[in-house]
Amino acid sequence: MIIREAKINNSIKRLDIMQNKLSTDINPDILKIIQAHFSNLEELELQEEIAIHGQLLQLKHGETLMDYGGFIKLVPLVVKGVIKIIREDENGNEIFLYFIQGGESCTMSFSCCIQNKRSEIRAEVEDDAIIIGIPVQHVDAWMSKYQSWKNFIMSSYDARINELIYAIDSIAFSKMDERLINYLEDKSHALDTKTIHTTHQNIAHDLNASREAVSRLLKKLEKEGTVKLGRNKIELL
DNA sequence: ACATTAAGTGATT
DNA sequence: AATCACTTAATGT
Repeated sequence: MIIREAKINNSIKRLDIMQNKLSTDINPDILKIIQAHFSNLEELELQEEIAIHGQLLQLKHGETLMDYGGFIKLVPLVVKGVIKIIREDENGNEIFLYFIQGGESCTMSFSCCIQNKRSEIRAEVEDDAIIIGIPVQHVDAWMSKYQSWKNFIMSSYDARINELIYAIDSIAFSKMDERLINYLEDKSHALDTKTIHTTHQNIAHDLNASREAVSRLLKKLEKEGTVKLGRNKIELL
């Protein structure tokens, strides 16, 4: 598989500054990927359009895909890997919102690009990822042209809104324990492993909580037998 | 062996 | 649940 490497400035790749590809050829790699990972996108014509206009991008852990205030020129379809979506306040307090993984797309980017608004969130690569970037003008145009594209976007909204509602009430009712469990399960599922390699400090940062609180809750979970703890390591049982 | 970083604990607010 | 102060444990040099 041929993967086009985009230029990297200080290891940051931003969708709002990437250039569109000037080509009318169908990229056979993209076509295969779409058929294998995005089977919901049924119309062959749509698949071919994605293969013509999409750009295959490889992203490494820690890169920033999208940042606050940025305009978006490409909407990412995540083929492989995991993208972490984060919200941040004026003081730099970050709060983890959700992960995007293979077969999914970034819902926030739809609303941003369709209404040409600036990003309200930050997207970071959590696990090395491969994405197909769709230039925004097509995202909009395909909505009325292809039923399955519209459905894809709508169900993406639906899934995300449900997640956000859950996130809101666990934050509003300060259910730290639930948030932690949810975070661990989410991460385990996204990275497809039972063993999570991270520190209590990092988790605390994502959940906007104190390290001690996370440590204590994890300790409690260990006593209950739901996890096994190690240095830089949490095993889900 | 020593320094650094991660994690555990109790007390206080 | 946050913060502080401190201890203990693991890991790197």
